[in-house]
Amino acid sequence: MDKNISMAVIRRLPKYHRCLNDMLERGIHRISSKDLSDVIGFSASQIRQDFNNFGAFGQQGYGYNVEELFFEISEIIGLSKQYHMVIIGAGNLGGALANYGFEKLGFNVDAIFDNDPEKIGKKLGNIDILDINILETYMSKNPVDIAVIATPSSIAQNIADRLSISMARSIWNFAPTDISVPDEVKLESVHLVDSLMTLAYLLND
Amino acid sequence: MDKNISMAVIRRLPKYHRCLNDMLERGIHRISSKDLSDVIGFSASQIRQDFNNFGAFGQQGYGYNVEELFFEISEIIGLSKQYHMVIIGAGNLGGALANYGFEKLGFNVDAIFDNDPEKIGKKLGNIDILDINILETYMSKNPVDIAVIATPSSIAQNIADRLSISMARSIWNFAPTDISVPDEVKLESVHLVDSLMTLAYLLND
DNA sequence: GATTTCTTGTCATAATATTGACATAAAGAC
DNA sequence: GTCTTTATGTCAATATTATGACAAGAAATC
Repeated sequence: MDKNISMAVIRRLPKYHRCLNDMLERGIHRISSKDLSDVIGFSASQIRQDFNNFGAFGQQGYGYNVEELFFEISEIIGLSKQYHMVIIGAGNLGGALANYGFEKLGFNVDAIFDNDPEKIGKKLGNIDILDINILETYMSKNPVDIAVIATPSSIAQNIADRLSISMARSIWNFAPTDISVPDEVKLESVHLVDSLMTLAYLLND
Repeated sequence: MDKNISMAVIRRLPKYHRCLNDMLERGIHRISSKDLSDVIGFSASQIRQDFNNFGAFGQQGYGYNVEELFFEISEIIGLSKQYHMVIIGAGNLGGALANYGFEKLGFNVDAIFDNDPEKIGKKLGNIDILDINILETYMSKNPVDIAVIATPSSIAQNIADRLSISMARSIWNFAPTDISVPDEVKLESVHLVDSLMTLAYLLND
């Protein structure tokens, strides 16, 4: 791949996926960029341009076939593959993420790591909680596509460093701090506090 | 307020807040846009332009006073106020959000609502779980600045409608679906699946 | 206190992203 | 089968966002 698509486009892909999935469930087989625009809120022109970054999936006079388009978008995002995830931190958030149901989309949580002796050896849902001390050992034996950081801020960078050295392919960071990783490790952060602050701003303007 | 600041700027404010907070904790009292740029990753020019949307907080030849700038950014975001929150959905995610610690920033979780008789009447942390049936009654007696939707997708829109009718000022949506609300209700969604899909895309390009 | 260095606030320029326009081709109507 | 309608893919135009440049003011140096 690596067609140098802008992040603005990439971040719209999941919304297309979600919207097309809804249409499939409602039995809609055909959609024009205009009708999709009304539902999704992007302009018809933008929708056509977004899709055309990846190929010509539509047909003049007809529009797009929903099944086909959904398949293509899924492929583009990479949802035809299976991913191995581990979660670092068996607290409230780690637990919530472990049981979220991401495996339905091909993201499988293989293990959770924590440093609390009370938790190690137990399970969260049906996933084992392992000792954080064996993180490196685990990773030398098991491939990890996505490592989720759900720890306190104070140790997030240290964990990120250990994950990077152990060849995690990517990090999904939920700690409310900015971490840095080598170029070859992909990083995506979810800053809940940032989102909440944005809402606070909007409440006051 | 309502100075028509672009969302691009608004979404950077929390990161400034986070970064300045770190500096305060490390005893840094003075910062130039250049040095802040090195830490935060935005260009110095952008930083100066961002701040100047709200006033002239710096001084030529000196830079910015960290305490003062942190105070101003906090004010702009609206963090000098207290906010009343309720959470709808006492599942894993609702529980994690209830115990996240947002009250340190002035966001107080007053109640959690659920429809599960097993949960109603119990507590999550020290917050009461109330019957979703009394949502409207509760809201007629208690102001709600931010209502958090942490329910399954299937009922998210219905809950959003009830919250809107009951005059919730804003909705923080965690359900993996797009909900619509009246103009006067502010909406901020956190789509975890979108974030995860973005990471999947990055892993494959 | 004069001189040099630093750094802001702001404006001009450049880069990105979005929207509008339209030629072209397929679908649908008759 | 012809004509009208629909709707794509693409390019040009517009709008938005980010960067670069610099005059002017304050701090630091000597």
